[in-house]
Amino acid sequence: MNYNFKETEKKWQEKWESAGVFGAQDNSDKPKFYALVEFPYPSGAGMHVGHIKAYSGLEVVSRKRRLQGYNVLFPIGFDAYGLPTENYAIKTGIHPRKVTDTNIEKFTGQLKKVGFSFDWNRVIDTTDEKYYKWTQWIFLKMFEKGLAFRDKTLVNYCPSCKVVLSNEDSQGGKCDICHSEVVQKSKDVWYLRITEYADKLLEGLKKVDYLPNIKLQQVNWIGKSRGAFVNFTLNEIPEQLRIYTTRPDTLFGVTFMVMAPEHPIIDKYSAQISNMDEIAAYRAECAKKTEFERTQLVKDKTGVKINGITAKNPVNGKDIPIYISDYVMMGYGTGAIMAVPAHDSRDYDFAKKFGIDIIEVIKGGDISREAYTGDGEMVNSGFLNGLDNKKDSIAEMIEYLQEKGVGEGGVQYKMKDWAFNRQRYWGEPIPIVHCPKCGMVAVPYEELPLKLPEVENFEPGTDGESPLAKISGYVNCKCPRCGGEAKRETDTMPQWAGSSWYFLRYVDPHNDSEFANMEKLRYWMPVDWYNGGMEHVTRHLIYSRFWYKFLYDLGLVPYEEPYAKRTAQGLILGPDGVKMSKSRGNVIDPNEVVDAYGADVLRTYVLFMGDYEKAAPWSESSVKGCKRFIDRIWNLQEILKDGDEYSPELSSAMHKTVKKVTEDIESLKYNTAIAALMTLLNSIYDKGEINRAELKTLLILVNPFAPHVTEEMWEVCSFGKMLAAEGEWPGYDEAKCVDDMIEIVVQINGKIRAKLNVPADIEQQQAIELAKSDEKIKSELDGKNIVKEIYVKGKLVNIVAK
RNA sequence: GCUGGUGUGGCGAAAUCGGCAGACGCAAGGGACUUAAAAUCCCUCGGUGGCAACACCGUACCGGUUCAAGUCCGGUCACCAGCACCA
Repeated sequence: MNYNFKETEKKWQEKWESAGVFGAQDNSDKPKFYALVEFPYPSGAGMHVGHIKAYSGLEVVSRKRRLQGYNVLFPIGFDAYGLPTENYAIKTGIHPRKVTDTNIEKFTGQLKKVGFSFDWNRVIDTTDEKYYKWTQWIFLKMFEKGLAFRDKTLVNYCPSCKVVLSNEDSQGGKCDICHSEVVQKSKDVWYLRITEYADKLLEGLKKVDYLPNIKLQQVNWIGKSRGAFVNFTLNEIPEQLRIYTTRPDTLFGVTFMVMAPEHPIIDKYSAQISNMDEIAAYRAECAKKTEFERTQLVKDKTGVKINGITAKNPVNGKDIPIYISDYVMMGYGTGAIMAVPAHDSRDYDFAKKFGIDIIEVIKGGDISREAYTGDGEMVNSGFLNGLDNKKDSIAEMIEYLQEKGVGEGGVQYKMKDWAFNRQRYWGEPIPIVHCPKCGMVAVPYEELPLKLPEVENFEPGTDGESPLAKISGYVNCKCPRCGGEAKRETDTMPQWAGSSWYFLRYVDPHNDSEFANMEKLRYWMPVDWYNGGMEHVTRHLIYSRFWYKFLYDLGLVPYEEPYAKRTAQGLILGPDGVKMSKSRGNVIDPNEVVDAYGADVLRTYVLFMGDYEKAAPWSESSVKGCKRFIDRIWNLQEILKDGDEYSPELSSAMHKTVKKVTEDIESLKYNTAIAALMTLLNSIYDKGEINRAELKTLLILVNPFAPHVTEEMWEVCSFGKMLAAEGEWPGYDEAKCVDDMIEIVVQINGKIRAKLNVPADIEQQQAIELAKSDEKIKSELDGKNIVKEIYVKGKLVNIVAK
């Protein structure tokens, strides 16, 4: 009997949709389950098999939970603002709105073809004015609270895209989008003060269930360090040089200081410095380097000594020289450091090159060869001598600094404030008006959404200005406060904006008066399980937690953390074992797989191919193995017999499989869940028949993976009208998971010498007796002394003999 | 460089607590069915030796703990990911 997957899959996709079985209910007595997957960017290329894998995980969990009686919210949407669409529009002249609509339609069709059980009534599009109205609204709340601000700084600028990039978007000194060299440029930019939430973001991690490496990456990203601020008196000028250090214990070992080349003290006291020419030349050299180059030259340190200004070490009164060098960054700490060459490898390199003293203050290393960064006993350190550097001397030193009024304990973060604007068209307009009299004024809430104007030409201005700046009808406006002539902000928000709160909108997607109703938020939040890519566990995950925590502080969302649990799937590599890419030509189109084998096969394969969290290469022939699995399920009809209880021969296999599948689905072990189903299927075919009770259970267990074929069989075999609506996830009996007879291994000195079939409930004494009476064992033990006998219940007997 | 992770057949991989290494699938080889092919079904499938029963070896490498190690401990190497002059 041939299984016509094309017809069947289409039939059930339509039936599910018209029956509305996957819609989440806002009012329900059932327990709720909110499963979230990262919504896709609807690119012109269409869906990638990676998307299928990313969604299939929680798809299976969602379908299972529904059959277990949960009220499940499993939504999908589109993160549709962004550069690829805009660049495409520039190239083709087709409006980004149109491009986006076409792509969303394409994605929707593809997602439906795979049979995902999304709630299609809650679809979100971040470029929809009904959605971005609330993105702007939240931005204005941040502006109101001083968390959105404008500042002039050096920014990463991509000359090709003509756009300012965040550090995250320009990693490695290359533009994330076009991969050209990023240069430094001074510009007024918008920031979100995410650093204010650094501690809360760190603290919150203690309360959530994220994979350990995800937590760790967030901790590293935030980069909190504890240390001390110390003010060094400058001998020649009425100013102090403030530094930050994590190693106040080494203060006696300071032999020089280093300032970032841009440090303001240099300009303020340039008259005092005798070698300003040399310094200016060095600064010019540094300015030419991109931030990337500056952070690349690890070995060879460069710098210039400042002639005319020296510092005094507050703990021992010694005079110490000051240098400028680009290994010190203006953007971290205070832009100046105390250098302890004996115990810091960078300072060590610098001291070696410039012939500066190296004084050991912690015992344990050989400072004639390299810096010693380990711990040990303090030496050459006055009142700290003899102390353990880590245990006591840090606290001791901070206390001393505070007593003398020359410093105090403090913390620093690596995370910087979030550069929150782009000079591009296809993004949410920033709802701010610049008024010559009133300064920056928020667009009134009732005027939201501030709509993106229609334009003809999406090219950014050559000077890095937004395309919006060219539209006088948009730019020129009245100040909302004084009514005078004013100009609109023309930058738009970065792509990260819309995705920072979308999970809240799913809860109440059609609300026109608030971003989401509190009652509904109370019911649905937090997200019970969020799955997505490893590449988003720092930026997106931190940004969205920040927005959520901000809303929490305003009393607009109910709980402290948005995501109770977060997991990440591994990449699908090309058949050649490397990352799929268009240029490599190793991209697998999910559509083609669905057309050739069916959606059930695709879904099963992406979960069966290996450990869900690890990368694995695509294998066409393994896909065929999954096709066989689906066909073998379908063909069970041919050996179907009556029976409303599990048959004795299959009973324990049934119970075992239910247990295994039930547990594995909850712990990302989809591959072993499917393997268990295959094993059961093999047992059934070995027996040569299956009864109705067994088939019913099997169909429900397979349904989350392969919903179409199981629905069709449910109907054909007259179990009912629709499995998704009527099926009840089977239970299992722990006691029935064991067989009556089991095989145990008999070892002598740890080597297997025999296998025995014994009753499952055999006791230790009996098992050992039985083992010793085995012919083979008897002869092996002949002439030896038994030293020890070990019995592991249900597993083995080990006899130690000499 | 730092941090984290991973190393198991020809391939993707399994293996709660230390307790039969290689489940499940793919590929390969042999056979059945067929005019033939596809599909399907049956058998073999880590290595070495042996006609065989069987024996020995085997989870990156070296060493240790243990009756027993893929699993625990110490060291080495390789690969992957993230961070990267963060003071």
